[in-house]
Amino acid sequence: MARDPKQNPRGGHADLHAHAIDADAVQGRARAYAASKGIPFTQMRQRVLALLAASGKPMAAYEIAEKLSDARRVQAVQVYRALEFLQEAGCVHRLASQSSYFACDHQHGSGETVVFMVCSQCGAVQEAASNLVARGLLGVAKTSGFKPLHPIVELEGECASCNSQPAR
Amino acid sequence: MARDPKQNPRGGHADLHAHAIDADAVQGRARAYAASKGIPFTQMRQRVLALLAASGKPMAAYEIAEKLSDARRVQAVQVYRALEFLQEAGCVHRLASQSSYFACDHQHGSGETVVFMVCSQCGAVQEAASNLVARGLLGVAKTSGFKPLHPIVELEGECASCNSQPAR
DNA sequence: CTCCAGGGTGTAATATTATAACAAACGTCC
DNA sequence: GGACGTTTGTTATAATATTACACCCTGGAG
Repeated sequence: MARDPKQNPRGGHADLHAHAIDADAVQGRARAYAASKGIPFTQMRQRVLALLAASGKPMAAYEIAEKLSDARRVQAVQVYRALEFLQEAGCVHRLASQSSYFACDHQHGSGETVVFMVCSQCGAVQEAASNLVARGLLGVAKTSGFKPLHPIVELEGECASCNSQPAR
Repeated sequence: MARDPKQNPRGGHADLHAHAIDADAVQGRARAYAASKGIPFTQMRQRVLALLAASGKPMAAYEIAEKLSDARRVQAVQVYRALEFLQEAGCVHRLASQSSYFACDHQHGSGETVVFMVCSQCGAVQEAASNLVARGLLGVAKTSGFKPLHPIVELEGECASCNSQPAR
């Protein structure tokens, strides 16, 4: 498990705890989605997904564009286009609290609500599905006569690793 | 209950269902917060809060700046400063999913999590506190060894009014 | 095979959201 | 009144996101 000391652009300390996603699995899901829609899983889409999966942390769109730039400069708009596809495919989510994007481990079921736990120290994101949260949301919606479509549940806080080895 | 046909800038249809907030109550809370901190509840802060309370809907910062501009142009940065104060005071919240701001009805307790229900048709926001959601969040956090600090729970969907009189 | 239609790509421009920096005005405590 | 801390007004700039358009593939119809 490589410990890479590069700086975290979002203000936390370092790139500790970043756990890379299973790139093959997530790419497989993207490919399956593309096939099911009859649209191509193009190189740009692959590159963005691969980068996010390898990073294991949320990245800003412009940051992705920069990392993907080599001889040819990748423009942000190209990244946004790829992200749009990847979000539809369910392989990438947008963190509303930070306007950043990250690759997602698992298929989400429909009876549960996914909670994104964002560590304000190291920037890592963990996902967890909660039945209780889902029921709570349905409850308040029902009470208000509100028809729920898309929940956004993000929890800012401190992850286990940062909590146990504080201040570094 | 006035039905004002002006256009909703966020893509929904019209300004139906907007329920203005009790401006006096919320202003009282802001004033109390200011007093408790020994800082002034200045005119700019009042104006931003009054506008948001009257609107009863989320507004973008630049939209606020525009509405408050008369002879003198109000710059966005001034609005952001006021919003910062108002958020600290708990009178205004930021909708992460839309990067917009709205005045909030009630004091929030600490054992509950507040859910913002955002209607994708008319743009109105309702708040509701949920004990179940709070417990669900604590649950997933505990399981992951995550120390929760600040939850963001937004539910996009269709409000009761839009649901009952669809398509207009 | 050729042509056409639908997407995807590359590029430039622009819109939208948010913050930084700084001098001048204000208020309050002494 | 003077000193300090905050707020204000203003300009500039950073960061995030979308629009527009010409070009290029690729795959199917004819």
